[in-house]
Amino acid sequence: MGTGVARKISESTVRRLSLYLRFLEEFEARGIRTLSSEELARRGNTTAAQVRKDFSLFGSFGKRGLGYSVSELSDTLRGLLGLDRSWRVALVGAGRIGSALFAYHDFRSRGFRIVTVLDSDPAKIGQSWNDVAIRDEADLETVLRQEKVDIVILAVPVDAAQRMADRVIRSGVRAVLNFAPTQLHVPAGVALRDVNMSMELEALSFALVDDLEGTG
Amino acid sequence: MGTGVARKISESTVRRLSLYLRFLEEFEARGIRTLSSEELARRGNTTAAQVRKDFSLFGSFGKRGLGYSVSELSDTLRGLLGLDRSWRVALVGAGRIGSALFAYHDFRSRGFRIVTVLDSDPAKIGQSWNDVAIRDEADLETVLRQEKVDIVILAVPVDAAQRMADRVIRSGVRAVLNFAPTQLHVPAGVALRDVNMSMELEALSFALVDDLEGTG
DNA sequence: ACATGTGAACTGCTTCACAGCG
DNA sequence: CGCTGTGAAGCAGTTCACATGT
Repeated sequence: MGTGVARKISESTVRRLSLYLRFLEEFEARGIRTLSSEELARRGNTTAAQVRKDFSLFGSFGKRGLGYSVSELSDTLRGLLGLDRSWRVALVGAGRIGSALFAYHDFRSRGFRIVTVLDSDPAKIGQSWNDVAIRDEADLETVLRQEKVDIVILAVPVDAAQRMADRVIRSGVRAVLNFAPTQLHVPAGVALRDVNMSMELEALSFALVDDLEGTG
Repeated sequence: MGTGVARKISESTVRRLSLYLRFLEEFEARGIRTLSSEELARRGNTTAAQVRKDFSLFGSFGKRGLGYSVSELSDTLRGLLGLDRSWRVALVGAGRIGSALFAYHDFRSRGFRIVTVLDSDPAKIGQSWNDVAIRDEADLETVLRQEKVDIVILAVPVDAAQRMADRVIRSGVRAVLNFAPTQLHVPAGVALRDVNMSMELEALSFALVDDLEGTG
């Protein structure tokens, strides 16, 4: 199923590519036209070698003795990350988190368009957010196909999350961003990312106690 | 500064500990009293060896031939993660994301108490959410000290994020959860975690285009 | 002269395989 | 006998160091 040339790119590399692109946009806004791996590394708390190695997985984008053209490299990264097109996103779950995500401007500005919202609450179904009508979660499969959805954002309660994920995937969607604090099971070939805010807090908690241990 | 016995525990291990704890709570709710590393591994899409290795970094919590006591292991993990106490959290930024986080029940139920909210918008300052008054961001340093804040959640716009982080850290807070889509610089000894929702979407975008490449 | 691109060395995480213990 | 706990092996990601190209 479409494995392409499939160099295996690590999660950390992809995360860094996203970061590099953000940094480049910052530098571009400041009028800087050329950049070395060293400067990018400093901005991202990493090493120049790491930066060059990350790029080298995809090609040669710099000029020896000179560095990288900010605008060219931005374009290249946008291409690699698939940000040179617009993605059709469905938001499943119109609760507090869902509504914050719907309004989140950073999504739209990076090409992620929330084209439909679904919820199971009869009080919400039929309402509109901006011009997007809230549809009945019961019609999930139909709506996802009608709207040609590429990516689903799951912002439903924990106990509904796996069930919803299963339906989403059965509808043919191959990318899911999950906000429910649980580990979902998805078949191979489906891209899944979790945003688990409680787990991030727990990691901070761990760091704090670990640190405290030696003090006293 | 308080490095304790300081076995270096990897980020991935800490993430998995959080997950294990959640799974244990699920199993406990289903009345299951004993569990093998194999069963935990299956729930978490990992291997039994990984599970045992993770625990072995902290001690021996199982019984050979038998497995782990669900309740004992839960308690142990809560202790390791620092979830056997309550943490005082400040929310900086009372926008849409901030308000969703304030209402997020999973935080409270895991011992993270948002004891104060700060914002710079005069229209918001003075309002109350539940019983928590929204304070003026200008008084950040005072408020964080008065309220004995352990952890700060930063939910401010990108361009304010680094400046706020600096002030937070100067106030003595040693743990920051950042929601602004940027890479913050913090001194050693300060624990920082990022929740970068756009970057997660970009990772999905990358996966989709990478997948598409071979098809056609 | 200077900064990239990259094989080689290294570090650290994961998996294996089995000895040890209940 | 079964499942844990753990050294040893294997693998992946990072860093080093330098040849390469401008």
